[in-house]
Amino acid sequence: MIDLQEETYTIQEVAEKTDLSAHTLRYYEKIGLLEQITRHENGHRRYAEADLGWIHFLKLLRATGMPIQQMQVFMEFARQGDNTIPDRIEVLTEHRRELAAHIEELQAHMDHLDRKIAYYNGLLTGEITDPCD
Amino acid sequence: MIDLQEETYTIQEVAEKTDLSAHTLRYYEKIGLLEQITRHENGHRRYAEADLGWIHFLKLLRATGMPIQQMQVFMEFARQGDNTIPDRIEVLTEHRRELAAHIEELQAHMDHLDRKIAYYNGLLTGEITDPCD
DNA sequence: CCTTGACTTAGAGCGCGCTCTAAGATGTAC
DNA sequence: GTACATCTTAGAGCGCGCTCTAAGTCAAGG
Repeated sequence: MIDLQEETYTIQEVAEKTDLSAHTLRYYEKIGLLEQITRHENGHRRYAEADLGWIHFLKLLRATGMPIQQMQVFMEFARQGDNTIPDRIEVLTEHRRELAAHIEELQAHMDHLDRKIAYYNGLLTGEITDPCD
Repeated sequence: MIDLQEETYTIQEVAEKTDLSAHTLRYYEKIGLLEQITRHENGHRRYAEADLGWIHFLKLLRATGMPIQQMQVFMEFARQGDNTIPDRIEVLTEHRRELAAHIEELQAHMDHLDRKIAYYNGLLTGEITDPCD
């Protein structure tokens, strides 16, 4: 006989594990980023390991700047089953493209910022530096 | 006799040149990101080249994710004159540090995202791939 | 004159992503 | 049995960075 009873977690435990607030976890569920979390007899949420996996994935998407609307699209695909895998790849790939572009933009801006800092340092040391505007 | 009358621009011209809305230009002035722009006799703003320079600088700071509060601190230093240059360098240098950290974070997240995409592609082709959670 | 249009102001409103409140149910400890 | 903690819900509120509205001034053109 195997133990079919997988370990589950309360909302507070998940909050601590994921660094999201319990508020945010309920919010994500309400707006459809997580499907209905199974409930204990008393009505309290009991998160399974698989739920934690999805939550970490959602955190990744957020951390890379994906808007919640787009995440909702993705998770709707996920709920529709395996034949939406190409659609999901499409969403992620497009997002990856935008992320790469964003990073490049930031790097260019950082170069610009560096030139600004060099200019200000030049003012201090009396060197003649390009104001680079 | 030299022409002391530098060219100036209306708010709409500046909006077009900078890709900020006229609304935003007034807003930036109101919250102290731009000091009082000189006015034409009729009360209309007339932006000078120097103002454009500051606006481009503000755009750089925003584009690198500096919060407006911090920009206000910087511009307050700028108004106080040349002996605040070390303070300004400090603000910019700290911001640069955070920006560099942010870019590194994004890159790490992008690697993670790439592994996720590879995993989904593996599901399609039937290869066994690490779900990487 | 009167309309049109570009500007002015103070202040309200908005979209995003949470974040918090209020009121109530349940479970455990004393 | 009652205090306390932990959860539940629906829905209000918030901080950020704009964005827009309303009411008014002014100048040029027909």
